[in-house]
Amino acid sequence: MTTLCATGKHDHHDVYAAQCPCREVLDLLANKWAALAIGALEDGPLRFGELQRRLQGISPKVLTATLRRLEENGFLHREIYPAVPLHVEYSLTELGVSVSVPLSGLRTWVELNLDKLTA
Amino acid sequence: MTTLCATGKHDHHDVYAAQCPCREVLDLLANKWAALAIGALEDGPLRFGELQRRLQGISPKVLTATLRRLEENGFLHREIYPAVPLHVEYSLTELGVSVSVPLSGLRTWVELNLDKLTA
DNA sequence: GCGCCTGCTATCTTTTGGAAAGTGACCACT
DNA sequence: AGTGGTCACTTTCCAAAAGATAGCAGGCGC
Repeated sequence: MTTLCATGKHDHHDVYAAQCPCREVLDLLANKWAALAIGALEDGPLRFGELQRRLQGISPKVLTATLRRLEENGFLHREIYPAVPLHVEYSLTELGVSVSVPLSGLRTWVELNLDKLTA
Repeated sequence: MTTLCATGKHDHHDVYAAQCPCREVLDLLANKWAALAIGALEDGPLRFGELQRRLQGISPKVLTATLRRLEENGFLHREIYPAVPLHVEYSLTELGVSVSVPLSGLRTWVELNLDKLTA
């Protein structure tokens, strides 16, 4: 038998196991908008509106949901500045910076290899 | 103005541009099942049933759809062996092998860093 | 014939994605 | 005082996708 990825114990985990919690994490990260949002925040914190402008075509609802999920899982931080024109800043946590490496690998692969796609 | 990723011309592409065809490709690849399927085929061709067993929890309908989309976009090859017990083999194309590098980066990141997630 | 294998397809239900409009606080213009 | 703009969303609605379950057609062993 291969790894069953016992929940709770720090076994070595397996994304191929249905019960493994890392399946949920893969589902969260292996997503168009999550990959783009994390990439956009690589160069520093951004506000909601600026993120929406960079992730061309995202609706505010989907952006909110994406950011909330990433925040809940510890990939990014949401800071509210209650100063006169109130604004909210999103920034990568240490974990977010860490995961941005493989994600930017995927993004740049797509940009560099698009021409090789016939369909 | 930044890159508009003109369709047809071989500009440098931009995943952040809504109109860029690479957005569709990112959407295809930044997906739980696609990432797992490509990873499963890294070590050689597999048949439908074996893929279904490895991608624990996938339904045949979703597996078929995933494989079809990946085939249409040139990431994998579907070979039918009409020999007596007929079977179908799925294997990575050159492009599939190429994209499996960043995808395995993402998968292994998840497996290695799961313990750091509090939620 | 029965039950297993193969590789799917069909149906149904639930979940998600995406478009559009609204909210409410603030500011600036006229 | 009214119009319009920015900010950060929420709400509503609908269509598309995901997921669970069942079925099907052919071949094989017993």
